[in-house]
Amino acid sequence: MSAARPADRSAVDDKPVRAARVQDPEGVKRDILAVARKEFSRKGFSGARVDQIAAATRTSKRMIYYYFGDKERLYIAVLEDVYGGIRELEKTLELDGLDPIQALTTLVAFTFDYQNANVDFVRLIMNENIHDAAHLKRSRVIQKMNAGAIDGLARIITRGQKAGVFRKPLDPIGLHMTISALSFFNVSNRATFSAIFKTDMETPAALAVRRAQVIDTVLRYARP
Amino acid sequence: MSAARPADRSAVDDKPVRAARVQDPEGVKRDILAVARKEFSRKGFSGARVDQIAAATRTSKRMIYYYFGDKERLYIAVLEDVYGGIRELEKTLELDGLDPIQALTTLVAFTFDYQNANVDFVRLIMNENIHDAAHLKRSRVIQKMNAGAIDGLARIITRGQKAGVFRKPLDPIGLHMTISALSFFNVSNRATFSAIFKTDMETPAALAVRRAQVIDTVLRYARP
DNA sequence: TGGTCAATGAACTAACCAGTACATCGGCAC
DNA sequence: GTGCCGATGTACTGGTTAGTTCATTGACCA
Repeated sequence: MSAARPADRSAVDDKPVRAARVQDPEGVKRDILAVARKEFSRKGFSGARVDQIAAATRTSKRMIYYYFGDKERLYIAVLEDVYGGIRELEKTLELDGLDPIQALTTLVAFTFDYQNANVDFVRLIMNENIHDAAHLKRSRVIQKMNAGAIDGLARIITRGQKAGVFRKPLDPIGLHMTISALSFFNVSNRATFSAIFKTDMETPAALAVRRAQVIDTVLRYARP
Repeated sequence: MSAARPADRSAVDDKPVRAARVQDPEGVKRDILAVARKEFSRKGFSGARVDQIAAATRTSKRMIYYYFGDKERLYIAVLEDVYGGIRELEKTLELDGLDPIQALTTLVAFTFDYQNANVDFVRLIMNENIHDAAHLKRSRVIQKMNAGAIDGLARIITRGQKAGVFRKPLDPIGLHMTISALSFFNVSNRATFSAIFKTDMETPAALAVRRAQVIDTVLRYARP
């Protein structure tokens, strides 16, 4: 164990090998962020324990404070990281190339699937809402990312109205809210809902059914 | 100040005056419950502080432990108290007397209004979901109350289908989920949503618009 | 080859917070 | 009026937890 010397990397090739991560600050940060995301999304801000995050990391508590300052700033970093994910993906959908009905269907399906596949994301937002979005309000980054989502939807609506397949007054924000609500709730309230109604909402079958219902609901609302 | 003696109540009428609350255990319990509800719904289970609840009470921390045992049992008591409210009210709607469309409209409107008027209720459920419904699962009371809600909706659906105003396969649980999701989200995600989209979702005008949208969404989904 | 600085480890601390010990008070039954 | 018991106040404690102190390591550059 004690034989492996760290600095033997640039013995032969001393150019692009790029520090063979004997030390790897970026990696450490990403590691902390990933672990913190889990802990915060499972327990909420107050419920999460810095010591537990540290323990699940390949580094130490000392490093968390070194890179992120304090618990709250770590939490905000997690939040920004997570919000970045969905909007980034959303851009790859190329909705402007599809006909309006197809575009809307794709967007709803994507939102539903994404939220479902990213429970952490959903839970962090729930937690944020319990704290009146106190942290999110402070992050310009996040607000910018999300506001863009409305523009895409608005373009779909306009095209659909011109083609006569969508009703005439159709508020993009309202529609976005409906799409979000139906996708979000399916994940956010899964625990209480299935505890009460004894239905397993996580099986592929149940998800497929619900997904179809959600798409149908949105399309019926958008049509003339 | 020190002149007011407590026991001067039954001087004249010693029958039904009902202990002039020199000591009032039930009142104290209700007081604690009300304060705890606020604290838990604002901060979540872990974020809430027993000391703060005690301070906002007209009694002391000692009494909280005397009546409720510990923080968790106090939390469960709050949860049961709050869940009781909505189902109790729902019963007063007399939906079976209305024609199916009217009945469904009324139910959706009621749900939307109730959730909107009871932010505490919504937040407690969010918190419960963050903890995987750990507490709710333990409460038979709550599960019973809610399961009943589906029956009412199922009756409306059946009547509507017979009258030909609702589509033929129409899953009550799915429809209930849609109604809940749209009503719930409007309150639960208000903070993050309005932070991002800069819309105030709490003005009477905004609420009225959204309320109409939600009713419309549900009805369009239910119709053939 | 020694100086410098980012990166890191281990142990510590001060505050906080759920829960308790102990003593007391006051209404009610007899 | 005395004894009992539910109800209550005050002050404390033991464990937990965010954040810190101090010392060290190793890479890189001059």
